Order: sequence, then structure tokens, then C-alpha cells
Amino acid sequence: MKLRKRNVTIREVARAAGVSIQTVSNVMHNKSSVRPEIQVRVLDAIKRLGYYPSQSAQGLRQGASLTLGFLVFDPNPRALADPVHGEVIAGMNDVARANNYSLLIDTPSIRPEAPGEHFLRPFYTNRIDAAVITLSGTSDLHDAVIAELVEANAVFALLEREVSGDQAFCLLSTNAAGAYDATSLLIKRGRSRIAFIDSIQVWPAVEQRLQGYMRAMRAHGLESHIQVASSPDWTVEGGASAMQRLLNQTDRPWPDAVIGGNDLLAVGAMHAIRAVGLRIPDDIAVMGFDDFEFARYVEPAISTVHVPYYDMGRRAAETLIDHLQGKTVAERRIILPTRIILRRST
Amino acid sequence: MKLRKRNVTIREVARAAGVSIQTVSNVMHNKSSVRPEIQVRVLDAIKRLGYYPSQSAQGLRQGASLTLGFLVFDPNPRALADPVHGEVIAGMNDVARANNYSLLIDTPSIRPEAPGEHFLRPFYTNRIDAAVITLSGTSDLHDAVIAELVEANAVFALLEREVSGDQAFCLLSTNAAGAYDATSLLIKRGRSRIAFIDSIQVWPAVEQRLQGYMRAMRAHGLESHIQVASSPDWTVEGGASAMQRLLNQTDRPWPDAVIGGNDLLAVGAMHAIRAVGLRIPDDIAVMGFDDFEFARYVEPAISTVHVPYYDMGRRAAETLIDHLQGKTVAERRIILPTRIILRRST
DNA sequence: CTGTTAGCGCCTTCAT
DNA sequence: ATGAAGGCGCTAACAG
Repeated sequence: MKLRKRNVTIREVARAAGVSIQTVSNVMHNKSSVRPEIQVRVLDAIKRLGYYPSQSAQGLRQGASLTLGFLVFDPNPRALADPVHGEVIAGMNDVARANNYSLLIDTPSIRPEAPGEHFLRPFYTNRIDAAVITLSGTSDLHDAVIAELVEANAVFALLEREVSGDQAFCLLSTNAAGAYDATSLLIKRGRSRIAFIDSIQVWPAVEQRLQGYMRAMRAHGLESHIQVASSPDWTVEGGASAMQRLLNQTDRPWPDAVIGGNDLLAVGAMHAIRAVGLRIPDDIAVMGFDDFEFARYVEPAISTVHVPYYDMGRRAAETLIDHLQGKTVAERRIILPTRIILRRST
Repeated sequence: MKLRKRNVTIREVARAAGVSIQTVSNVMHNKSSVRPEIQVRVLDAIKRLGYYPSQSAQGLRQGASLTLGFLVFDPNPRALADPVHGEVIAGMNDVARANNYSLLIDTPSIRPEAPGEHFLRPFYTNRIDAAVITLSGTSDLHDAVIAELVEANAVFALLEREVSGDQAFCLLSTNAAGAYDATSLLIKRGRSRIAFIDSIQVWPAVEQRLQGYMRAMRAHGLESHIQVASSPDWTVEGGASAMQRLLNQTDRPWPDAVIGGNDLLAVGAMHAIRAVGLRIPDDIAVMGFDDFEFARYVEPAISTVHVPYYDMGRRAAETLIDHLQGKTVAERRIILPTRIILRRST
């Protein structure tokens, strides 16, 4: 193992400035008044030598790493490339930078693993002080993960997932209300046979969206038109196959609108609709959910319910940092508003 | 600043196992034979107590952080949400995990900044041992960044950017050849008036693509049909506006094919083409570059030149780690092959 | 207001 | 094969 080149240490700065190590430390931390002239001398030496305190040393001494983690629990190895995660990362990064925190990314595996490969390793090894966590897909193990996090007394924030107890921070969005409003809007525009596409892989946020959709249908006396098709997964192809099934029914008329559990599913539905020669939105209106970057670039641009993942990343990071710094954080449940974006598919 | 809860230390493990600290360390590192029975006793204690060595302490002692950085120099704050970066991150993460490294993300700002905010801070503070770096967009400052990296003796790999000297690792792809082949393919299929859309914001990789295109046109005696339209930026809208300009020319016939400097530009071109009632690919064939995830989902699915960003992330991380571990890395320039993906837009 | 002392958890060197 | 001592760079507590 090759060692890093030696960096400038506080001792060298002290010598260069002709003061004690302690004084340098005090200057760095704006501690109780160091004589101004000395302060200047030290600052000058710091800049001249290019001194930066060692993270390892500070971390060891203070028992904190000044690092936030973003932990993605997802069986899919490419999960990190998911645009939604990119949004969260961007948000966290902004806040972390502004607060002099670093950002560590990891994709722990939940399966039983060799010792030393525990999924809480970044916590246990003192690499991160707190984490934003997303539990993707379906897994019985998720509850175990949360339980262990709690038991380890970890500071963490969960994305789009509610959890009991007040150990965790939960970042939620108004999924149900967003779906309710989206459905109501379609109804107001004259649609009535509105279908919903979800997936057999349960996802709490989408569960809520489904509930919102059903509630809206019932509220408008349309319960007999409630229709849910389940995709085998969360992909465009899956959405297309679910839509096909809806279109192949012979015992009832086609839907005149469809809401996708997420944008990917909605895009798939659009493909299937066009494949049989139907027009969007004339014959069938399509609405997505998430508003990932590409929703506006498909044709026709998808109307969708915007979920503020970037802001979630920001708020989560802010909350975590506040908590770490001992500020009392008022709410452990933070609910961010969704927003309907109307484009051309409705 | 609240302190982390105290973790299990090596000392406690030693006591629990009834051996010396040293022995525990030896066991952890598979050092020269510890008596098997003792080994078992130690391992047992480690597992029972849930011991994980402190990253800060190890880092301090060894002068290494076992952490790789992904540094994105991009004026756009949302740059991290770029799907291309997501691919790189996913690739790096896989390799880092497999080698027991962590992954740190940062978006240093290049502009002159307060002391303590230097863009090499993650290096100087010993937070990372090496970094994969992408210099996005145009900037005179990029050369200065590289120079400073070299001077600081940093271990780093540059993405899609060639640099002289043998300090840096360069991860490149066959941009020119890919563009050459794509152009040739279009010609072989009977297209001749092939245009290229790039951007006024210079990007080395796209520069090479442009060169490949021009070389192919010349090689087939089509230099008089060479036509380049520049978008003001790298967005879909920019691509559309550039395409419009191409379509508004009155002094020469429309192109019968167009190659986008990247997929975003190509998608924009498709919008512009359809906006005037032309058909793809019948009237104008469209070809993209990058093959980001969504290329296959727009309609018609874009043919494109796949650039292996995920593999780049992997290879970059592998190379960096090998180098850090003292293995001699054969090549400082690693060139990954692009691959033409034919879909329905050509 | 400045300097000295001690120790965070770990690993390397030396001694046993 | 195992134990003791020292120090990586830093900061909190105390001493001057």
C-alpha cells in the first residue's frame, strides 16, 4: 500500500508563524481572541504553506467525520444511475458543501454477508455521522434494516417511507393528495374511465398514489370505473405490457385516461397506446408521476405529478446536519408538496 | 456539536478475547500466524462485540483514507443529476465496494474562493486518496485545475479529456471513430446531405466526434455537404433551435440526415423535424451520441453511438486503486470502444 | 492570551 | 507467537 504524500501539518504552520500549535488551532476555530497581529501571522502562514487540517485526525479527535452518507438499498447494481437518486444526491451535495460536510455514497447489500461487510459499516467505521437512506423495491428485510439502524442509534433520514418511533427523520411527499388531484383534474376534463398502472413490486409511495387515485374515483362516484393493472416491474416495458392488458379487455370499454405509478410506467403506457393506433390525449390521456427530467422530452410531453426529490435531498441533509449540531429539529416528519405539471399528454 | 456515540474499540476486543491489542490487529489483517485457537477466540469476540475499525484512526495512522472521490467541475449546480454522471458513479461504486474503498462525491467550484474552500480540499484534508475528475463545459480554468492537481502530486483520472505528461490517467472513448462509423453507415444507407449539430460550448469529446464526422464525409467525397449547426448549449431546446436553422435555409436543400453531438441535441433535432411535419427517418434520419438511458424510450427510439460511461467509471476506479496499491498500471491512457446502436430513427 | 500535556484508535517497531 | 511503547495530527483541558 503506497502512502499518500505527506501533507502540511499544523506543527509546521506553528513553527512558520512562530507560535504554538495550540494557537494555530485556535485561529482556525475562531476561538477566544488571539492577538490580531498573531492571527494575521498565522493566517498568512496557513495560506503560504497551503495548510488544511487532516480529516482523519480531526475525525479521530472529535469522534465525528463531518460526512453525510447517501445509502441506497437496491438489489439493482445500476440503481445509483437512477435519475431520481441523482436528484437527491445533487440536493444533498449542495447543502453538505454549504455546511462544510462531505458526501459519501454507498449501496449496501442487505443479504447476509461476511463479517466486516455489514451494511451499517459506514456508520460503525466512523466514516459518516448520519445518512439519508432509500429503501428501493420490495423486501421483507427493510424492516430489519430500520430496526438495526435504530438499535445502533444511528442518525438517519428515510426517503418516502414512514416509520414509527421518533428515532428516524422521514422525508415524505404528498403522494396521495397529488394522485387525488391528478385524478380529479382528469375527471373535471371529462374523463371517467380512468385506469391506474402500478407494479406487483410494492413501493410505499406508489401505494399512496394508488390510494389517492381510488379515493378520487369514489369521491366522484366513479368506483365502478376503478381499474388497476400491475406491471411486473418498474420499467417502461412493464408499463407497456400492463397497458396492453388494459387495451385487450373485451368485456368493458377502453379507459379514456391512465395514470402511471411513475413516469417510466406512463411512458410505457404511451408506447402501448400508440402501438394500437390510438391518439394521445385525444383517445386516451396519460399522466405520469415523479416528473423526472425526461418527462418533458418525450412526445407528447407527459403531464405528471412533480415530486421534489432535489428538495428532499436538501431538506434531509439540512435536518440531519442541524440534528448533528445539536440544534433541535422541530419535525421528524417532513412533508414536501407535490405539484401537478400539465403538458401535452392530457 | 454533538459527538457520535462511542464505538467498540480494538482494546475492548482484546480484553474480551483475553489477548493483546496487537493480536487483534494481526488477526484483522491476516498477519503472520496467530495460533488458530486464538484466532477463533478473537474473531468470535469481534463478531460478538460488533467491532469495526475506525476509519479515522486507520486513516490517520496509515496516511490513507481508502476513499475514492468523484469530482465534478461544472458550473451547473444540478450537474450531479446528469444521467451520465450517474453512470460513472454507479461504475465507480461497484469497484470501490469490491475493493473495500468508499466513494466520496464533490462538486468543487473553480472560481476564486475563500481560503479553506480550495477545490483540492478533499485531497489536502486527506479525505480521498485519489479521484476521478470530469471537467464539464468550457473553461479556461480547466488547464489551471489540471496543473494544480499535478503540482499537488494528486492521483487522479480524467474522463474524456486527454492531458500531456504521465501524471494523470486518462479515460477516453473512441469518439472520432464512433462518429466516423456512424457517418459512414448513414452514407452506406443512401444518405448524403448529413449535418452535424454541436454546441458553441466547446467539449473535447464532442470536438472529436465532429472531426470523425468530417473525416468520414471527406473520405466519401461528400465534403461539399458538410454542414455544422451550433446550439447555444447542450440542451434539447438548443438542439431544436439548431435544427430549425438547418431547416430554414433556402439556399440549399435540407439535410437528409443529422447527427447530434449528444443525445440531448439529437432529441431536440427530432422535435424540430417533426414540428415542420417531416418524418423520421423517412425524410431525415437522426443519430445521437452517448446512449443515455432514455435514448431507447423516445419515439422513434434514437439510433446512437453508445459511450460506455459505466465502464469508464469502473476502469477509472480500478486503475486508481491499482495505482494506490502500488501495482504498476500499464497504461495511463485507457481507450474504451464506442458502439453503434441501431434503433428506429435511422 | 499563550504554551504544555494528554489522549482519541490504530499500526509499526522492537523486545520478549 | 505475543506484549509494550511510540506516534500519526489534532484539540480539550489545564497551567503559566
